[in-house]
Amino acid sequence: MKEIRSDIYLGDCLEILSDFPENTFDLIITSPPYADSRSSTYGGIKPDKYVEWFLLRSQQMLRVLKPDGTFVLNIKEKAVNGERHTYVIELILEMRKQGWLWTEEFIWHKKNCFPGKWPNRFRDAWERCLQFNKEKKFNMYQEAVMVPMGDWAKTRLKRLSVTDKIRDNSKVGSGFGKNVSNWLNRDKAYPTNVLRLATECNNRKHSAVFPEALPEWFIKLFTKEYDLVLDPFVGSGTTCHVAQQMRRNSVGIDTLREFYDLAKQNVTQVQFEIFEEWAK
Amino acid sequence: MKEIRSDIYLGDCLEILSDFPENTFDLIITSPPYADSRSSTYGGIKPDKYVEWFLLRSQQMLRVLKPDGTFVLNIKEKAVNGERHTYVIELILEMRKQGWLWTEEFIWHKKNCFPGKWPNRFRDAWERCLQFNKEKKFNMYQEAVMVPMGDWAKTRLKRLSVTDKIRDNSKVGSGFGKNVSNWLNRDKAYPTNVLRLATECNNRKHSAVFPEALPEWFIKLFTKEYDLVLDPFVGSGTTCHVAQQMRRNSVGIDTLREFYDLAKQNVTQVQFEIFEEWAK
DNA sequence: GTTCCGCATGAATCGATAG
DNA sequence: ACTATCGATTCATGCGGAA
Repeated sequence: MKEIRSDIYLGDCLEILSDFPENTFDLIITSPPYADSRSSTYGGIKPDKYVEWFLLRSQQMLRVLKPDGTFVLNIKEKAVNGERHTYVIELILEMRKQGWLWTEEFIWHKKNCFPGKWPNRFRDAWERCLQFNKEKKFNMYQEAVMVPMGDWAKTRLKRLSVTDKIRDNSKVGSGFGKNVSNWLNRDKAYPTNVLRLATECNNRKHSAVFPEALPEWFIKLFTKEYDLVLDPFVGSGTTCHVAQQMRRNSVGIDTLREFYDLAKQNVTQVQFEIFEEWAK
Repeated sequence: MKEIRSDIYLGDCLEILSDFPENTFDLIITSPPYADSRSSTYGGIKPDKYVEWFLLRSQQMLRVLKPDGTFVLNIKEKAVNGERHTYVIELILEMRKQGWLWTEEFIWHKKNCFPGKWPNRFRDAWERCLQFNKEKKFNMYQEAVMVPMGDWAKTRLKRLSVTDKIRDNSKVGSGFGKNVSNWLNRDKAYPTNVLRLATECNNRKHSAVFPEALPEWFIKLFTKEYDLVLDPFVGSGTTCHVAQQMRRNSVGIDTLREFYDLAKQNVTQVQFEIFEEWAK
């Protein structure tokens, strides 16, 4: 039986990551401190300084990510002075200059967004999950995150429509049998780039929102078992906790001692012991 | 009794708008031809030329928009060479330099997005609805888009299929969709900045780029009756059609004669019917 | 008059092939 | 090398006709 390692570091990821060799991680997923938010804990990075601050760290992430790995950045700009601040979209442009490929932007549609009312805007119910890659070819395990299919298959598959026959006849070779047969026993469809976290809705018994659902979905999608996941702003350790449950090795970094302690608490004792061995 | 006017112009909005005085419109809402899409009809603008092309026109829009008016831009970047193209986020930055305030970004979550499967990405199920303003203070009628509770909700709920009830996990948030079950115990709810709508792809006569519910929602939110709405890329006339039904005056512009004819047809007819009904 | 079901069709994207 | 065209893939929706 293989070991699952979960390693929590205390410190700035800028420095911690410099000790890691290049091409180490299969997935980097993180929700960094947003500009000027959590200022009481992180000391607050001013929105205007955010891009500069982040680029130093994304440089290291680019180095330690495997060529076929993926970086998922969960982030949302805050409203400053009545406007949405531009540091996030500036960051995308700068990261591309740094060498990242901006492959996709997923939307996390938040189930329970913060309540409130403002004269000039509504509640903010979504966040960006920006997907960056080093190369055009990267590991993606789409089948791992398939969702239940809609009604159409049940009716459509009873009898092929004319359209289906025509479209299928246009294919080269063996007629329409091949593709339709793919549908015959399929009850699942591929998801979209909007995360409703609908996969959890299959279990209607649990209506509670799991904050772990976000890293869980991306870990499923971009890694396989025993791969190595990094969260450079791990906070209370959610990413490592989820990674461990999914049998992925993980590294979590945070600058705050209280988060460091909390994260180590949240990982199992076994993990901790493994970490001790590894530290030697 | 007031008159509702809907004027359709044939031509490039860059030139047509130059004949309008400044501070004319209460709301500009449009879905311009996306880069390289609909090239067969619009000729297509190359992604790399898109920002430059659009800025000339947004300059005019800035001029003709009232100081307390709003500009809603429905747009989405396409995938080019395995990456999301950056012309949209570049456009945001450039429009701010032009004098626009980037107030908010709404998400249109498309329930029925285009099917397909690719090795490196999922189906694209969302588009941006970027809100720009000239001034920090602008007209916003939040109560107009609150979701009322009434018989309509009950009948709507009754018509839901079992599958819909199970699968549709949409929030109260959007104010759209079928999640009326959440409304049962409340009178009204404020929406969020995520709109969950289906595209209307099956209308043979005119394939509108966005469903009527989209401009309808923003027209409700940012204008009152008898205000003046502009759509500089009006296409088949959806915006003017909706505006008219909601008793807003409107101006629609498009470069294509077939759209011009189609829009005049749609708008005129509705205008007449509305008038007759209203006259009673 | 409901409900059900067949049906066409989308702001799509990628990879291969052709010019 | 670089662009243009084409085939393959895939799923939710509402209309219209049928039950």
